Parts: sequence; C-alpha cells; structure tokens
Amino acid sequence: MPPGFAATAALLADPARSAMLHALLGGEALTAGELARIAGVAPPTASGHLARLVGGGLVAVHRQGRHRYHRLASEEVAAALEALGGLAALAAAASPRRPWPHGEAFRTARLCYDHLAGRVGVGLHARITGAGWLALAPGGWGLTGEGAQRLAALGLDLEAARQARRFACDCMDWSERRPHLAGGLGRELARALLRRGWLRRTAPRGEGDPFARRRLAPTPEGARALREAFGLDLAA
Amino acid sequence: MPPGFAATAALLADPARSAMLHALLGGEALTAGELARIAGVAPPTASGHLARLVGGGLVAVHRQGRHRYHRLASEEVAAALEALGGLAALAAAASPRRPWPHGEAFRTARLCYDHLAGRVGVGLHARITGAGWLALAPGGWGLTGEGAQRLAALGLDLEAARQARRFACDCMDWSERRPHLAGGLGRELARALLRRGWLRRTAPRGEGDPFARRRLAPTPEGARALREAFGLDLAA
DNA sequence: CGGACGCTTCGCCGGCGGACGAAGGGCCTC
DNA sequence: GAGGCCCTTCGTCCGCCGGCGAAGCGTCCG
Repeated sequence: MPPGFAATAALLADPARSAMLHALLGGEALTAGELARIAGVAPPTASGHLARLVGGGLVAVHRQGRHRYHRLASEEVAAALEALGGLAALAAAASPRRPWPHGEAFRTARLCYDHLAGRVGVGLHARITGAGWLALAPGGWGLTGEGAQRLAALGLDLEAARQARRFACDCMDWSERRPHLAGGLGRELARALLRRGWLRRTAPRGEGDPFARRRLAPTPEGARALREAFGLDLAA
Repeated sequence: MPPGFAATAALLADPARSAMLHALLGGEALTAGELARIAGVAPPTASGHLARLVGGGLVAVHRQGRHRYHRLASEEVAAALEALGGLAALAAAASPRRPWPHGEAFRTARLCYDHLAGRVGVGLHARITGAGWLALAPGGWGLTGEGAQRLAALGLDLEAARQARRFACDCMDWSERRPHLAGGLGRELARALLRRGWLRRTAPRGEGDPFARRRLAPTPEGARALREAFGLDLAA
C-alpha cells in the first residue's frame, strides 16, 4: 500500500472531492455539472477535481453526447469510503459532537454504491447469514437451497448476481459497525427491494447536498414487509 | 461519514503521517523520536504530525518517563488503513507500475495492527472458517467444539480472546483481496504463532523504513508446521 | 451555419500547511 | 542541583493546491 497511499488519501482529503464521491455512492452516474453543483464549486474547479479522481482510479467517466457521466470506478472504492467514514464517525463522536442533520435517516437505510447499508443493510445481512441461507463453501460464500428459493421468491435475479466478480462479500458498515452484504448478491438484493417499492430514494434527483443521493427510506408497506419477511424492526 | 470525513482523510494524506501510521501497523508502541526517524523528518515536524494524529483520534499516546509511546488508537484505524491501501494498490496497478521492493514479502505475511495479514492471514482465515472451526451463531461468530480444541492445542489463549470487544471479525486484506481474521481471536492467533516461533519479525527493531515493522517471515519450521496444521502452502 | 450549451484548459491569486532552527519545559542520571 | 535527554512550542519561510474568470474546444439544436 505504499506507493501512492498518501496520494490516494489526498484525493479524499478535499471537501469538494469528498462531496462528489459521497454523491456517487448513491450508485448513479452523474454529470460534471451536477457534481459541481453538489460540491458547491464552479465548473472549472469541479473539472479539475474530477480529472484528478479519474487519474487516481477512483472514478470512471463515460462520454455521452456533450455530457460526461461519472461513476465510482469499483466497489473497492465504495468499501474504502465506508471504512474511512467509520474512522471519521469515531473521531466525531469523541470531539465536540455537533449533531449532523442526516445522521438518523442515514443510519436507517442508505445505498453504498450498489448495495444496501445502514440498519436495513446490516439487518438483512444478519438475517440471511443467521438463517442459514448463505453458507461458506470451499471457494467462497454460496446460497443454500432454502436461501436460493427464498431470495428468488423476493424477486432477486440470482443469475445476474452469480455473474458478478464476487458473488457475496462483507462490507463494513460505518454507522452500525457490523458488516452488510455486498457483491453481486448485495446488488441484486438492493435492486429487488427498490423494484418492489419496499425502499425508495428520498431525493428526487434534485441537486443539493451530496448525501441526499444515498439516502433511502422504507415505504409503509416496505416496513411491514421487511418485518414479516426478515423480522426487521426498523423502529429500534 | 460526513462531518470530518475530509479532515480525517487529510490526516492520512501526508507522506510523513502515513509513514508513521504504517509503522504503527506493526502493533508496537513507538516513541516520537523513533517515528521521526522512520518518517524521515525532524523532531519538531514529527511532533506536530503526532499531535494532529492524536487529536484526530487515530493514535493514542502513553507517557512513560521522558518518552511518549504512540500506538494506533483502535483496530478500526487498522482496518481503514488496509482498505485505503487496497485502493492505492489498485491505482498503482493501473498506472506506470513501478515495482515496490517490499511487495512480495509483504504479500506473504505481515501484521495488521495486532493480527495477521497477507497470504498467511488470508489462508488461516479460509482454513479456520472452511473447516467448521468458526461458525455463525446468533450474536456473532463463535468457535465450535472442534475449533476450540484445535486452537487451544496450538497455544491460543481463548479466554483472552473472548474478552476482546469483538471476538472475531473480518478485515479485508488489501494484497489478497480476501478477508483475514481480526478481533480477539485474530490477535491471539498472531501471538501464538509468534510465540511458537513459526513466524518472526524480520526487522530487529532498527529504524529505517516504515514497512519493516510490519513484515513477518515464516521460519523453516514454521512453514512446515503451517503446512501440516493448516494445509497452507506458502510457496504458491 | 450561427448560437447555445457542457466541459475543459489557461492564468492568476490567496491561503493553508509542512518544513526546519532555536528556544523552552519535564524527567531522569549522576 | 547541574547537566543531558526527549519532546514540545514558537517563529519563519516556501511551495502547493484550491478557487475563480476568461477563453477555447466539442456537441447538439434550430
């Protein structure tokens, strides 16, 4: 981790760049202009920041007409952002402790690149592993028969999940300090729950703060369904 | 991750500070003077850096006589350093690819704060979980009867492991990109293997580069024992 | 083909922070 | 208690980096 460790950290150390990255943790690809507004800087400034993020391998860019769409380069980037976020949360808890408006909603449910984080993400992970739906096999995690049946019934595309680079893996959750489900299965789980309308994005693709793009909220029916299907009580 | 995310990242973004942190990943507490030499800066400079690291909650300090011993504040710091190291390794692999002298030895075996990382750490984790020694129970990971018996026979202090804040948890390994064993059990496993002389530190507490303090090498007898007890082939 | 739009490059400014030397506390030794 | 050691604080310098406006491509629209 040495060559370039400090350089990579420096990419995360600027408020504008970190706002952009956190906005991209919502999983959508955003244009340079949108990211400039989100980060609160002028277009030339944003352009420079994005060039550095792309050069550092954290962000991938895709041209489409006169727009340039930016997205996180990989799930490793998301995992590192979450891990570093955990450190920052620890430090914030130690010092003055000024409250953070997004905190509570963020702890309930949010996206972490392409999968679920927060209480919902951690709770689903605990439930799925604890109920024996996911088990350790030689070569990694795999679904058991019951797990495959239950998750397919929820509408997950298990075939798509299996084609991911990693089928299932843990990603440390900074707010709950316990793992949530990442990898192809985590992605398909998030997609299925959004598709079913159990969770929805709370920010209507407006601009504004970087964190709005990640925030999720359970719908009334979703809260009920999550309680019935997974024993998740979101009031806690 | 919001308030203070960029500020925390900035603590890692300086070459001198990052060298200090990597040296502290060796798990020992080091004095300000040692860290100054390791980072290659003058004592006043190092003092300033250390003050910032302590203020940011990444490093804890302990006075003893006229020395001040510094250590990482928690295993979360170690986990975040490893995660960020993975990002930097990805970026380094993409660009010019100048070779790094420590690379190969680092991939074989190293310390990650208080537990094992590298091929040895990942291999032991795979073996211990794959053989059913460690199993998921309500409330977290626990040893099975066989696991407790086998590990106790290797000289692990399982009682000490149980008193840790977390008994067992995964820590993503940046070089192998698979999890290794952290938590109290990971710590005791590392201690036991060092105590038995299967692994040893390769740097005799000299000064020098930051990474020397983390590097481990299997002794000839250790390589044999690891192969017999865990099926680990370190030549691969 | 002109004009609007999105994005980038260029040039300049301002401020932060990292570097060191010198000097000032604690603490241990003799 | 005199002196040495470890570490810190202070003052200063300098380089880097983030910020913006103006201007320069490329793309889409009428």
